[in-house]
Amino acid sequence: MLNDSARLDLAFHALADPTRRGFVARLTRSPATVSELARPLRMSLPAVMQHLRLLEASGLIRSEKKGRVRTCRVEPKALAAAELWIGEQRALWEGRLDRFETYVEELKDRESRNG
Amino acid sequence: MLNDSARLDLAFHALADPTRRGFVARLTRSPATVSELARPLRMSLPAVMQHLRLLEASGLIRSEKKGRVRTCRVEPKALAAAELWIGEQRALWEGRLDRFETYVEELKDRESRNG
DNA sequence: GGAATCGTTAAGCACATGCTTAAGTATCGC
DNA sequence: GCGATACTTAAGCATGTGCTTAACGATTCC
Repeated sequence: MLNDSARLDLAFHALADPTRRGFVARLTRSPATVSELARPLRMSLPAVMQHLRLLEASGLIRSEKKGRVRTCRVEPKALAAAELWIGEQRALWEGRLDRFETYVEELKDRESRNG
Repeated sequence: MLNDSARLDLAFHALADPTRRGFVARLTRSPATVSELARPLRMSLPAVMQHLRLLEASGLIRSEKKGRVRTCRVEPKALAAAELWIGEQRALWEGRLDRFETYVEELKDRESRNG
């Protein structure tokens, strides 16, 4: 089992590449197939596959295959975890723990409405 | 000159390592010297230096040398940029651009008070 | 059934990462 | 000045990343 730190490693690493951030950005708008994601890029399909595998391993996206088509969609929880870590640092930097707590509640609230 | 995407690459990559996140977390509390950062770790000083160099290149921290001591501190702007990107994705996922705009204003506001 | 479509696996290659040890340099305290 | 302190540089090494091409597998369409 993966601990929180290892999950953050994977999430941040996944986000550290413009192609992968592009996929996440594309998938936030709506789900898409592997070919749809690959089409605008000048990159071989296997390369796209590797990025998607990494994104899926990080928990940022999930995918499902029906027939010969694989459809991908975002999984907002991993994104929220990364945002939460950064938010925590800023809260501490700002020296306002109270504000951090309301921030966490806000995030949880959004998640429960959308996740 | 570095564009936004390249900056995000550097910032997320810097955050994708637990040692470096540890440094950022430590430095959010207060500035620290290289040795202070290295002390709790079982890692050679050159290894620590490399992490710090990367953190500084990413803009997440800055450092200054006085005499033989180098003191490091966080630079919250790069952190805010990373958080902003994630926040944007969530806003789009939630389908509420209006909410995103208030979120941006909120971030800018915090920055101007703290940066 | 055979061709086109969509995805997947495997192999390989150039380069980056994350450490190490060994050997510097620059300051500080006496 | 001289030893201790606080980095810093350089070299090297195992492993990981991000691509490629070539070949394979599984559906779908006619």
